[in-house]
Amino acid sequence: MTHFGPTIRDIRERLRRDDRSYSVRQVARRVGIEPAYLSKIERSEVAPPSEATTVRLAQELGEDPDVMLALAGKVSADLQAIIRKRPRLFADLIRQLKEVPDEAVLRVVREVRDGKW
Amino acid sequence: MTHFGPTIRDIRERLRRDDRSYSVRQVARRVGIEPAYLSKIERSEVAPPSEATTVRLAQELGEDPDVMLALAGKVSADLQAIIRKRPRLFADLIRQLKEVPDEAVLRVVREVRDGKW
DNA sequence: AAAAATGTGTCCTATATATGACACATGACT
DNA sequence: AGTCATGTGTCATATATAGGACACATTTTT
Repeated sequence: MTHFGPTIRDIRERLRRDDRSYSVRQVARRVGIEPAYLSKIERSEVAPPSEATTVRLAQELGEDPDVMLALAGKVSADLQAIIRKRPRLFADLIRQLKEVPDEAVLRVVREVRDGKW
Repeated sequence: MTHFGPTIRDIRERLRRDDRSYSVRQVARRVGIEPAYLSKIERSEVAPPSEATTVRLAQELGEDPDVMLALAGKVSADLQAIIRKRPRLFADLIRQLKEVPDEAVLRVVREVRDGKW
């Protein structure tokens, strides 16, 4: 969608300015994939990787996994599982919140967290 | 997951008692798939169909698409798109609501719908 | 009894997903 | 100058996804 690869490359190169170990090869090794594959991901020569790989990559780069998954065009499997347990409830809720501004949704989140139910 | 196929079969056979046109063949034709394929779906010989096919099948059988998609182990692409636009916000919200009882979530839905924000 | 409809077995295919392996040219460091 | 590390091109593969086509035996309807 919104160029997953180039974003990864930007983040990695930014980290690299302070830490030599953020080369394609070393990051790939720590994440557990082939350097050539990471290179292709960063240049969007291939589609974004699987959820598991995306999450490990996010962690390695100090980014939010849910945000990176979103960039990759995915939604975390654990969120999907929560929705699937009560599909009508969550489908309604999410569609209703589609146009609701962040602050209002945040108020809802806080209300729920503070046990107002 | 929770036997998508057999559920479809149950629903179709129930409808069939009142209406002869709910045979595998005729439903398949109306849904736009091959009868042999629907037969295999119902007996779980193959995985549940794509989102588009699942939704058409749900409509044909008068069931809620989101519920059928959930049974098929999927979450509607439009819901995923909403989540992906504000991943942190929705990820937090959904995880917070994981253990919250239906009634409490429904109250939230209503509050939002009634424009309390 | 003949015709029509039904469910399903078997075989086949096309595209997408998710990587690995290896080699090679270039650049950085010792 | 030589070693080492780097990024990437090329080729290959394994599994999953999403079905279609056709034939055949069995019911069901006329």
